[in-house]
Amino acid sequence: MYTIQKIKQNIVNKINNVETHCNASPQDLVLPPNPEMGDLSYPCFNLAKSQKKNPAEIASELAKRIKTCQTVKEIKAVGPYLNFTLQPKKLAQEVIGEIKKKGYGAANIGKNRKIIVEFAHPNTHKAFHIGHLRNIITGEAVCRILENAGYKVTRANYQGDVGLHIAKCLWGITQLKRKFAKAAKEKDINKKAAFLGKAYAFGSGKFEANEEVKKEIKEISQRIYNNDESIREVYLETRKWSLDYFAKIYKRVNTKFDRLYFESEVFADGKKIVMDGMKKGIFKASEGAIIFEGDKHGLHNRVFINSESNPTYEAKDMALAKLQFKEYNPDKIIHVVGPEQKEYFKVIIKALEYVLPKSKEREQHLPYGWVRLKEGKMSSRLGNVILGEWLLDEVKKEIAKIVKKNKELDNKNELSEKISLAAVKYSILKTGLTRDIAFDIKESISLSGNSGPYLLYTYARIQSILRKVETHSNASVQETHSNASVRSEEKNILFKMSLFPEVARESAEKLEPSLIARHLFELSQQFNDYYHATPVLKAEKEREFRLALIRALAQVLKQGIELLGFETVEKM
RNA sequence: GCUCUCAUAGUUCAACGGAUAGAACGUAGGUUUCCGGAACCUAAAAUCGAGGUUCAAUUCCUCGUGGGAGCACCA
Repeated sequence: MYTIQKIKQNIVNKINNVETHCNASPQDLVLPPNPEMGDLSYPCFNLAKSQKKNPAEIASELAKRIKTCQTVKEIKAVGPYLNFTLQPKKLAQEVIGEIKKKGYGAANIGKNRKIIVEFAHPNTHKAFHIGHLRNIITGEAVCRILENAGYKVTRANYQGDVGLHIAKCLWGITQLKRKFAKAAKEKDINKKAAFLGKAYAFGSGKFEANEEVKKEIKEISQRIYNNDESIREVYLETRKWSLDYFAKIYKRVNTKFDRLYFESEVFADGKKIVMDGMKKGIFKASEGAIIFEGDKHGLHNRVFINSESNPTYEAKDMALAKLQFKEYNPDKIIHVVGPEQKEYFKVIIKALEYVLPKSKEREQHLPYGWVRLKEGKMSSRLGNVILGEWLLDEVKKEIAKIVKKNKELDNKNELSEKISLAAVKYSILKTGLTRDIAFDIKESISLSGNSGPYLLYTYARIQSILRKVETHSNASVQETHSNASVRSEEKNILFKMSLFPEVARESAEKLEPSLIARHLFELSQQFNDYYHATPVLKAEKEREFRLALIRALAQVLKQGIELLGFETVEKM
């Protein structure tokens, strides 16, 4: 049990002891808007309702009846709220002590629970754009947050390597033969991937505009499904280009997958499942296709096998689910996929309840907001996309300029890479998951203020102070607390740090990394403010306590930053 | 047309139905001695419109306006 939980329980017990019908629980306690008002607050509205009294009256009555203790220094009524102020020295002792232990903030809500998080899923032969970047950064953070909460997490990535989009690209290649030959000779995998993006956009454009081309592309698609010799070589070759390119990006953003699924490995079984399901009445023939009647469940109908007898994405998802349950028997599968597929997933999950009854309640779509350009629309179909790597490179260039100026730094390239990853990841994760991100290269990726580099800077600054202390003295917090007074800024930092385990747990429950991002930012703000007003090294009797405080703070920052999926640096 | 979503300072984002709507960027000023100025301080600046529910609404409901997405053989 963490300190904060003990404190909350203690306060709740106090309330329930004097007001036996109250039944207050730790979740009822809220944070006052301003730390001067207190650290924790109990709103008396519910009590007022059941007792038919004025909430402010109840609060002031309770304030008189409840006694302070070692942990709670002060209890006062502020309007309808009963506010509790904690004893700073006691708080310091407990919180700093528990942060020193390994794994501060870990929880066991997911104990013995297996979970598959499926994310990234780029399609081969298409561009890897900033939308994918948001997906992969979000997915990785969610994995780490769930692991921290005790879940056994399997990272899965389902990559589309068959279907019409491939055919569009391959058709494009037949038209751009010379460029294709040139790309094949390139050693730089980025250039190969860039060529595929162009070929796809070209094919896609003609597909829309020209009926003849449409026919040809559909015919190519058929050949891919049939694994036709005429196309096999170029298909496999270009598929490899894409996959090599993706692997490079996964490595760059520090993500590893436990299992790579491919559409090509499930489409045959998908078709079989739907055909079998048709006999059982789960699916139905309609207008030459085979559909699932979503409208019978308040949803919409979807085609699972098209009139050319090929399985659509829907059918493939049936087989994918079957395979995932067979391989991992998970308690939950989370699909990190864009919001445009909300309705799609409702239908799929409903169909799966019939196809694979054990999947019920275990399949979940986790949509995240759109990454849209501030100006203009982005579409891989039209070829005007912002590539994920382009963004990383641009940010890195900006950071490298700053890093270059500092002559004391080593490994400048590696350092710039780390800081730029922090900048990009943080800028995506600080926004609420479901919110769209309006993307502007100049504004969205800030290097100051509420940003990844700000967190890293705060951490590095603390490390710099700690480096100046050769070996910290043997005095422990317990020994120093008696003669060191705890300032209010220090108590606020301590209290904020004590809340970290609850923030980490909540972010796992809600699958919301932004909660951690915000908490770390606020913690950093508090420290930087404190730093400017309070000497640490030059203080005398408070020195040991202050060092212990900032050491603990650095550790919380580090752990939180790792949950978000990037790394701290010692100097920057 | 139907369904789902979103609307908060100039911009990008916060705010379990609860206390004075909180930050960042940008703008305008400022930070002698000081452990890192990628920092800190000060200032100006906001709930799309109209109703309703509630002791209390940025938050819930209805209608309107304006973005975005989905709605059968793409993924």
